[in-house]
Formats: sequence, structure tokens, C-alpha cells
Amino acid sequence: MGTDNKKTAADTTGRIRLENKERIIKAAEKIFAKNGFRGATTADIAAAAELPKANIHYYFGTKEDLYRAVLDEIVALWVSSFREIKHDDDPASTLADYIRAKMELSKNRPHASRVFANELIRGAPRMKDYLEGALKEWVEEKAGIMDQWIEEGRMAPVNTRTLIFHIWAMTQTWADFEVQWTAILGTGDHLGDAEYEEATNAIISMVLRSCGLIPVPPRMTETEMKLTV
Amino acid sequence: MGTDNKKTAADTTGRIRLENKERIIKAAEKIFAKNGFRGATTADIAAAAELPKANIHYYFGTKEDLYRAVLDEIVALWVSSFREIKHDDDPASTLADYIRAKMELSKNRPHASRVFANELIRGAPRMKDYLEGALKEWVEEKAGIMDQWIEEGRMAPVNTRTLIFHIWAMTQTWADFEVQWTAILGTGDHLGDAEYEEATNAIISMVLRSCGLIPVPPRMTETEMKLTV
DNA sequence: ACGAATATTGATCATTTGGTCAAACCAAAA
DNA sequence: TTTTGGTTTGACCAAATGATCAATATTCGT
Repeated sequence: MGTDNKKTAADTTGRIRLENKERIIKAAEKIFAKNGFRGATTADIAAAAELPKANIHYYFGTKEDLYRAVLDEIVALWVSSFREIKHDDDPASTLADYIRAKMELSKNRPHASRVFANELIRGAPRMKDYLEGALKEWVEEKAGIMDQWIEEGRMAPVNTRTLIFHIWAMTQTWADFEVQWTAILGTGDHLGDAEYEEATNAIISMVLRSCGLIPVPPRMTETEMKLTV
Repeated sequence: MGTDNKKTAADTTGRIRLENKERIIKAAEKIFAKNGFRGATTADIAAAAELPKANIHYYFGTKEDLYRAVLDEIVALWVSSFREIKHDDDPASTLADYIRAKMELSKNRPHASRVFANELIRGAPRMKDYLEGALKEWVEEKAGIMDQWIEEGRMAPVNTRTLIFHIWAMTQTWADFEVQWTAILGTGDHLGDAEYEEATNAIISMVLRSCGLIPVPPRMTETEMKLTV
């Protein structure tokens, strides 16, 4: 009555509108992941969404707008995966949990991971703000806490920013370059739970060992040790 | 006289032809790296090569042919970086050398690295043969040698195939996602020698430590150790 | 059931894009 | 110099592509 709640087409959140937008974003994510922004066509996206091409433009004005919407969803996904780290958390389990969360993302949302990778490869023209803002802050904060851990002797000294980058690299590679791994491992045409499990454990072991958080398993024969030097 | 050495336009290797083909491939590498196969336009490539568009089609029939030529050069580059590994080589220095070689490639040929990454993200439709053939063989051979090292107690037991993948992931990330790192580290708009040096050492330390090939530096204060458990 | 708001869609348009072609150009062998 | 075979280039074309629109259909509050 007294409240001014007139709706415009743009920000209306009706049932049909929400459903269709989500459906289109999901389809767009797949197509953008495969062909990048310039390589993706609105016709392909429409086909993937099983809708007429005109609908895509009805819900998202331009291809550019749609792409931004996809990126927004992905950034939200990324941000939500950043669990809080507190200073008195246990370094080993904190790192292990984070690696597990990242690998879950790679396994469950490979398209999102690839859209992100595509955007980065091209120089992130639409994400510079995010990278230099929120993401940088996140890294600074987390690296800062880890640096404290090191100062307090709770983990071995390493460059913590570089460590974070390498964790990202190893976890993302299983989504972005899946074909490479399936081709070389010879596991059908996509990675199964077993491969992800194995990879996750390998990354956790590697990171924790190199930070002195778990012991490195002994070499097998002690008599051969002198050959190493 | 007696020899049949007629030339066809396709396989002639005249001075001008060679120069122009190389010039076009270099330009194409840059454009394909940024926009992927479908996103790259022959007009952009021609502009980057500072030649009329028709020349591109004169030397390479179709965009597809040009792309394959670029991929061929990249594969050749990759293959040439695969140094021989022999069974009696020293594990630590062999791994370190390989990581250094890969990082050199990332630093010196970032465009090539990104074209490769683009192709993999999209499912490697034109490189399946290479991945399942030569590259797989290379991995099998190298992983086999490393498995022997493990059996002989010359390094700690790890999944060697997975280790190779993670080395690729960490070394490629510095080329493919350069913007991400520059944005977060705040180092102008591209990585300098110092960053590459630091990253290279970090990867080497991480890999060698996790394989028990160099000791993990001790944590700093021994009195705080009980907090960890 | 009615009407206003929202959603659907085929037809259509201007631009971009990969590719062609013929005429002009040039290097170098004869 | 002349000839020959490769090279250069602007003009051009058909197909693909992002985007628009008007006509039609559906939804939903009242």
C-alpha cells in the first residue's frame, strides 16, 4: 500500500524467470568452458539449454552480460569454498581440509573451473578487480596466518604465498586438464572417484611432508643409502 | 638432370617462404593463446603478423591447417625439453633439472604453454593421438625408472605418475595463469626473473622434500612443539 | 473469468568471419 | 633483358553470428 514495490523486468524474481536464468547459466557454463568467451556462440548455448536462441537474449541482454553472470556464479562458488582459518587451528588438518575442499570443487564443478581457467589464460580482462581485490586479500590473510605458524615453529619455513599458488595449481589441474590425465592413465574418458581420491591424498601428502607436518616415509633399503650421495 | 627435383608450392622451402611461415606461426601462437582456436580470427592473426589476411591463406590453406602447424611446433618444443633419464642418474638432481627445464619453458614460451592449455581444456580434439601415444609412453618410461629408484630405496615411495602430473601442474601454472599471480603478488603486469627463480626453488624444494631427497628444515622453536599435537 | 504482465519464438537484420580470386608484383635463372 | 615461378594484395563472397522485433501464448493476481 504505502510501500513502493513496483517491479521491473530486470530485477523481477518470478519462479519461471529464476528457473530459466539458472538453466541458461548452466548451459552457458558448459559452452564457455569448452570454447572460451569469443569461441562460444549464443546458438550453441541455446541448443545446450534446449531453448530458442531469442530466449537467451530475453533473459540476458547480450552475450557479454550472460558471460558476466556465469563468472559471478563461479566467483561466488570460489568464495564459498574458502573456509575460515583461525590462528589456533591445527596446520596439518587445516591444509588437508582446504586441499580436500578444492578437489571437491574440481570434481563436482569442472566446467566452472575451466571457465575460470579460460578467463585467466586470456588475461582476466573481466576479473582483474576480483583478483586484485577480494582474492588478494584472502591470500594475504591466509598467508599471514601461516607465516605466524612458521614463526611459532608449528610448521617448517616455506614461502606461504607460493605454497597457496601451488595448491591451486595441483587441485585445478585435475579439472582443467582432465583429458590429459585420462589419456595418459588410460581410464576411459573421465576420471573416477578412485583417481580423485588418489590425487587428493597425493597432494595432501606432498604439501604436509614439505611443510614438515607429517614424516616422510623411510626409503626402503638402508644399505643402498650411500648411493644417493 | 637425371634427378627428379621438381618443386610444388606446398613443400618448397625457399627463403621468403620459410621466413613468412615462421612469422605467421609466431603471430598465430600469440592470438590462439589468447582466444583459443574458435575465438581467434584470421584477421587478428594477420594484423599481429603485419601482413594482409590473404597471405595467411596463401601460406597455410585454412585456419585449421595453421592451428595444426602451431600445435606441431609446440609439441616439438615439448618433446625437445624431455631430457633423457637413465636408471643410474641421481634422483634429486634429475628431478631438479627437469623442473628447471619446465620452468624455463614457461618463462620463455608462455604463449606456447597457453595454446597447449587451451587445447587441453577443450578436450584436446587434435592432440588425442599425441597424448595417448608419445606422451603416454614418455610418462610410462620415466615413471618406470622412478619406480625402480623407489624399489632400490633411493627415494621415498610415492605414486610417480601422479608426481609427474603435479610437477606439470605447478610449472605450467606460472605461464598459464600469470595474471593471477601478478595481480595477487602485485608485481606490475608480468612476472620477473626473481619470481620465476623463487617459484622454481619452491617447486624443487617441495618435490625433493616430499620424496625424502632433501631434509625438511626443522621447525623454529622446539618448545612450542607440544602445541602441534 | 478477465486483463495486465510476463514469456515464447520464428523471422529478420547488420556485421563479422573464413576463404577465394584475379590482377599486379618481384626475384632470380637463362 | 626476358622469362618463369613464386609472392602480394584489394576486392569480393557465402556462411555464421549477435542481436532485434513483432506477433503469439502463457501466467497470475484480482
